[in-house]
Amino acid sequence: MKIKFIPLDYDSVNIGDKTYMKIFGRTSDGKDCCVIDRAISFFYVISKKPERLLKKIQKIKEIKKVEVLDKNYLEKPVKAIKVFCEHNKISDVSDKIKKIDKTIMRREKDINLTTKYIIESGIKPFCWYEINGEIASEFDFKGLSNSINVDLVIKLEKSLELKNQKEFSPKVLAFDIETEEFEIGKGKILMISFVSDNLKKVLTFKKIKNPQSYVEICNDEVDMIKKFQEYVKKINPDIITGYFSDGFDMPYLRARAEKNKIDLKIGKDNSRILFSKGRPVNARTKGIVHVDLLKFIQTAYSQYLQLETLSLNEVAKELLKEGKKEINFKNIKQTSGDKVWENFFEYNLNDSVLTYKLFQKLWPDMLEFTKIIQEPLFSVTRQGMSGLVESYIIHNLNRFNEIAEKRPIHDEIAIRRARKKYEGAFVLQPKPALYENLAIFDFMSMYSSIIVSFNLSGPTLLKKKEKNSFEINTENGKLYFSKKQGFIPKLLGEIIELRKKYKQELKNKPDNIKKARSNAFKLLANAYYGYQGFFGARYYCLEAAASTAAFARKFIKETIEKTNHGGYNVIYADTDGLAFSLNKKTKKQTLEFLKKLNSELPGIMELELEDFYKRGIWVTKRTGEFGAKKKYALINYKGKLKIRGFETVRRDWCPLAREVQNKILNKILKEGNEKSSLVYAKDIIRKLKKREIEKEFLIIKTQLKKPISEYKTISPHVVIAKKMKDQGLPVDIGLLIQYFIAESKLKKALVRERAKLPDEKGEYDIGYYLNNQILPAIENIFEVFGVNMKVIVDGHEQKKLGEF
DNA sequence: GTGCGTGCCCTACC
DNA sequence: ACCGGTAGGGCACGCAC
Repeated sequence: MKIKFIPLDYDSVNIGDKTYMKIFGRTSDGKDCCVIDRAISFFYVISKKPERLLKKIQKIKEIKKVEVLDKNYLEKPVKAIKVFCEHNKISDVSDKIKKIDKTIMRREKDINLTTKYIIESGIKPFCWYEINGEIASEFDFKGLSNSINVDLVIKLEKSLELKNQKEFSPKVLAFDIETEEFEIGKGKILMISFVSDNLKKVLTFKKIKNPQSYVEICNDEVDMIKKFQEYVKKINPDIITGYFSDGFDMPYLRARAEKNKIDLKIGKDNSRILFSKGRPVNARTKGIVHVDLLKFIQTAYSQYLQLETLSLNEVAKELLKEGKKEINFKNIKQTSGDKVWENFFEYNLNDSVLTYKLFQKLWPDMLEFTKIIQEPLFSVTRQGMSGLVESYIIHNLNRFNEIAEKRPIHDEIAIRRARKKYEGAFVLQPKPALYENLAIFDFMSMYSSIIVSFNLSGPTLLKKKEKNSFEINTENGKLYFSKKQGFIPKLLGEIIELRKKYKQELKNKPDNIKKARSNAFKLLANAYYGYQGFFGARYYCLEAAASTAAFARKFIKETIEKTNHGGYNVIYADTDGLAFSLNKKTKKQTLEFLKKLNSELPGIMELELEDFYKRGIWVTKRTGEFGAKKKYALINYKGKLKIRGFETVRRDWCPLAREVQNKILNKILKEGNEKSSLVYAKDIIRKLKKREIEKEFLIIKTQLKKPISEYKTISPHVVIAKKMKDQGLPVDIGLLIQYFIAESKLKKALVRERAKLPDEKGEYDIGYYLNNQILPAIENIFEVFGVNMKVIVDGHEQKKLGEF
C-alpha cells in the first residue's frame, strides 16, 4: 500500500538478532502510524593499507558487509573500510578490529542510531513522504505490531520525499501537576490539569461540593493517575508538553506511580516514561514527543527575553501578555475549605492553559529548528546551541564525503578544559563625559564572518606556514589556515547566506514561519564561534577560536584608527562595535564614510550603521578615575534609550536604586544637563531617610547558582537560602533568592547578618540602602557634571545621617 | 580594630 | 558539562599595621 506520512518520533528496537527503526508519525488523513524499517548501522575503519586489513576484518563473523571507499577525514583524502554490522554488535566488532592493530582509527561508532538512520535513509522529521509498504501482520517482527498502539503499522519498502510539503499542525496536550511537597515523590500529587484542542480538565481526589465543570473528582491518587493515563491514550496527542516537566512533573508522576504500584505507561508502544541518566534529566515518552518548553526557551529564546527568571509566569507575561493566576500556596491544606480548593484548581488549570498557548507560540521556532538541524524534535528541544551546531554539521557531512570526527572522551575533555584561556575581545576604555551627536557602527555577525572569510577551523589549520595561506598573530605566535575552503567555514557561510535570504523574504512578506527560520539561522551562525572553543565539541579547535578573536581585535582596532583619522572621535568600543561622536560631520558624510570602510574589508565582513544618537553618557568606575567599560546610556533621535551595564539593568540591585538611576539617566539624556535630576535625587533620598519608601522597592534578588553546601563564601543570599530551606521551602539551583537588609542592634553586623526574607519582621536599614544602593547607583553619573553627591548628602543632612 | 588587597560570586556586555 | 572571553562590583575574609 501507499501512504503519505510525516515522521514525528524515532525509536529503535531489537527483534531477535536484528535492529529495526520504529518511526512514529501521522498519515495525511490523520491516522496514527508507525513505519518499521531496518536500522542502518555501520562504522568506518580508516587505514592506509585497507587491502591487507580487509582480509583480517572479513574473518570477524558479526560483520555483514564491508566496502572500501575513498572518503575524506578532516579534509584529507583517506581510504576507509565501511563496516556494516548489527547495531548491538558494533562495539564487539570494533574491539576485535582494535585487537588486530591498536593504532587503527575507527570512527562514527559514537553517532546515535537515529541520527544515522535519518542521514542514510533521508527520512527526516516533520517532512512529508510517500511511503510504500505492507501492513505488518501480527506475525511480523515477532508480534511487534501488537504492542504498538497505532492505527497502522507498516513495513517500509520505499520512501519518497514529497515535493508538496503542506503544513502540519500537531495535536498537543499540555499538562501540569500540583503536589503536596516540592521534593520529587515526597508527597501526593493533589491534582493534574491538562489542556488540548477544545478540552480543559483538572483531575483531583479532593471531594468538594459543586465543582466547576472542568473538575473531575477521582477516588484517590491511584485512580487520578490512572485516569490521566487513560485520558492521554484517548486524546492521543502527537506532543505532550509541560514547563520544567523534565525536572518536575514527569519525575514526580513516575515516583508516585511507583509508590502506588501503578504501571504508568504513556508511550505509544506501551513503554514507561524513560529518563536520561545524566544531568539535567530529561523524560521521554515514545511515540508521543515530550517537549519541556523551559529547556527550549533557555537555548533558543532566553537571549531575547530580558527577564529576571524564566518562570512560566514571567515568560508567559512576556510572550503571551498574560500571567499566572496569583495564589497563596502556604494556606492550602487537605482541610482547607472548598473555595480555597476551587481557586487551586483554577490556578492549576491556568498553568496548563498558559503552557498550551506558549507551546503554540513557540511551535514555529521548534519546527524550523527541527527541519534545519534534521534531528528529532525531542533532541532538538533538549540540546544546547553547541549541540545544535554539531548536529547540523554531522547531518551535512555526506555532502563533503567526510567521516565524522569522534566525540571527545573523558580524558580528552579534561585536557581541553585544563588548557589556558585565550585572549578574547578588545574593549576600549571610554573617557567619562556626556557626549552629543553620536553614531555606532558594528560588524554584522563579526565572529561568524571572520570564520568564513579566513577559513578558520580545525581541519583547515596548518601545521606550518604554507604559500598562500591566511595568517594571524595570536598570543601564542602566528597561526596559519589553508585558503582551500573547509567544510566547517563552508557550512557556516551557507548558514549566513540562508539567514540573509530568509531575513529578506521576511521583510518582503512577513509571517511566523519565516521569522522563525530567519531567527534559527541567526542563532546557529552566532553559536559557531563558541562551538569551536567548546571543550565538548567534536570539531573543537582552540586555535581557530583564538584566531577568530585575534582577527576581531585586529579589525576593531583598525576601524577605530580609521574612524579617528576620518575626522571622528571614537569614544568607546567593545568587541564588534564602536561609538563615536560626529564632531561637525553630517549623517550623510558618515554614511559615505561607512561605505569607504566597507570597501576596505575582506571576505564577507561587513560594517553596519547601528544608529545615530542624540546624546550618550559614560561614567567612571567606582574604583579609580577611569571610564567604566560595558556601562553606558544613549538616546537616539526618536527619543529611544539604550542603557547597557548600568545598575538599572541589573537584577541584583534593589528596584529603588534601579528606578532612580533609570529616571536620572532618562532626564539627563533628554534634557542635556543634570539640574532637574538632582532635585529628583535629593527628594528620593529625603523620602528614604524618612522611611517613606515601601519595602517592596528594597528587595534584592540574587540567584542561587549552586548547592548551598558548595559555597565557600557565605554571602547574604546564601544565608537566606539556608533560612528558606529550614522553613521547608524548595531551594534548588537556579532559584532567585529575595531578601532585604534590615536594621541591627549589633554595631558592626555583616550584611549577611542583617539580611532578612521579604516577609520577615524588621525595619529596613536606611543607612545601607543609602550608602550601598542609592548613592553607588547615582554618584558617578552626577560626577560627570562635577557634582559630588556625598558632599550634598553629608553637607546638608549630616546630623540625620549620623544617626545611622 | 581598622584598612586594604584578594578571591568568590553574580550578572552584565558582546 | 552541555558556547567563548571581558568586565564591574558587592561581600567575606585574612593579613598588615
